[in-house]
Amino acid sequence: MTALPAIAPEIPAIQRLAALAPLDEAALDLLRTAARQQRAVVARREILTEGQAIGPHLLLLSGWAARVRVLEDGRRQILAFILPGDFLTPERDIAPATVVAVNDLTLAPAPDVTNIPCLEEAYRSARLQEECRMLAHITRIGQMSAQERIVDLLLEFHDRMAQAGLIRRNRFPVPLTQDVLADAVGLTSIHVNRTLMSLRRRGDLEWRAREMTLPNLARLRAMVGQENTSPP
Amino acid sequence: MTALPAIAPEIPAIQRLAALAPLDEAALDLLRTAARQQRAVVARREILTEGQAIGPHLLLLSGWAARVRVLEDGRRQILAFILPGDFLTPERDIAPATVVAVNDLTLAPAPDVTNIPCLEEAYRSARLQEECRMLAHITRIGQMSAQERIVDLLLEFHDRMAQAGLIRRNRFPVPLTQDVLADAVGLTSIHVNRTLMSLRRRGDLEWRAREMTLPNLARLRAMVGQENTSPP
DNA sequence: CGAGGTTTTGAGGCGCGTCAAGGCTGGTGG
DNA sequence: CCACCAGCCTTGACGCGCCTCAAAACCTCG
Repeated sequence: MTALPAIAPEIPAIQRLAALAPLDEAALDLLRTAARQQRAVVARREILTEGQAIGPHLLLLSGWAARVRVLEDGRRQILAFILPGDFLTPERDIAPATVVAVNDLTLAPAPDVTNIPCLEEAYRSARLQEECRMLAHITRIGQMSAQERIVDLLLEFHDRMAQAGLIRRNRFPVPLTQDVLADAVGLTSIHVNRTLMSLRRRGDLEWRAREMTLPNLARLRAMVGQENTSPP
Repeated sequence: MTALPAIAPEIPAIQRLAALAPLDEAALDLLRTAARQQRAVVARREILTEGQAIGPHLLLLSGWAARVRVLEDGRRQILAFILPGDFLTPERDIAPATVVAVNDLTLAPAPDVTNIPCLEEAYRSARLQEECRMLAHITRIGQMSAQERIVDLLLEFHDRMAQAGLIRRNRFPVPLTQDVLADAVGLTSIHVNRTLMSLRRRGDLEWRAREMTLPNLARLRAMVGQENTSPP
């Protein structure tokens, strides 16, 4: 539990970056200024296209996006979810995957880090976390059962939303359809639905109107081998 | 087809890096000097351990290694294979996954890139390729059937070995057991075996004594939607 | 209040996992 | 040089988890 600033509650994306590295006022000002230049994108809009050149770096302020690859026959794999405080753009010239808006979202230009060491550290830390999540995702899809995959991913959502300060009275936004969730964990949406219903019936999950509650975090963590893990 | 140097055939790891960015003599000399300081590691030895600090950066000269995560109950996921010319160590302080030697291998210290732009470019390119392969791996495990997963991964091996100049008369080393292959693609070794036997019986695969031949590359590529793709 | 997308549920089938048992191969020691 | 052994490969029988197809109920927003 970190105390929130008393007067101006921080923008979630900024709060998340501040959780990665202590940010001084100069860095915070840069971020707040960038946030004022925000741009809106509607749900399902393609933001980056695989194989195309990447422009200036973008930071996700609100809403969710997803990194996606689509096979020729229409099968679709979601490689990663992008949440507030994450970068939309990878560190390269050509996009290795498409990025689409999951719901309506807002973007800001990522402030340049030159001469702002603490901001550079936050960026670096964000990139490292992202890579770590990809490893977790491979393990999830490769080794876990349907129920484990889903619980493990929902726990990741919970911990990431906590980092951005987006959990209120144990509830947090999860603006996904079951279809999208299915393409992330490599299952059909039908089987995802059955698994979710089973979790609901045993009281481990509430999820309505794009808001989620996990009433028994400890039990869910135990189900996926995160015995006494607290959010990193 | 690039012509090989007439006199001194290049070390595979160096040839692979040279394929990523044109290397000048200074860079090649640094690499050859590093290669002379090589260190041997026996099969199955753990080279890096998840959660532990990382020392100087290491380059794989010969043999194969694997990035691995192990769950509490013993399930094991291979996150990536490391082949000659790849880095063993990620760009971070703490190892996000364990690295083990798949077979006997040799390592060299990775030369420092400061003031060697072409070497820096090769390193950067290697890192980007590695990330791209992780995305491919997620898609493979998440969306493909057993046969597609295996064929897709074998094609990756083929193309990577080609880059290092390690294909002789259509044969190249694949020093894996079916067990290891199974943990990479998220199947049981029994089902991997059945799938391999089926590929063999229809003449699409030869694999004996840790050496592999793919007699009909075009057909295999078509099976996984790489219609007219040549190795990048 | 209608329409399209999403969720939910059922019935049936298949792909891959599990359990079990031999066969093969390469390395080791006598 | 051969016998042995451990690890690896191969195959069969059977079961389960997840997929497919189908249809109805439920939202949500125009």
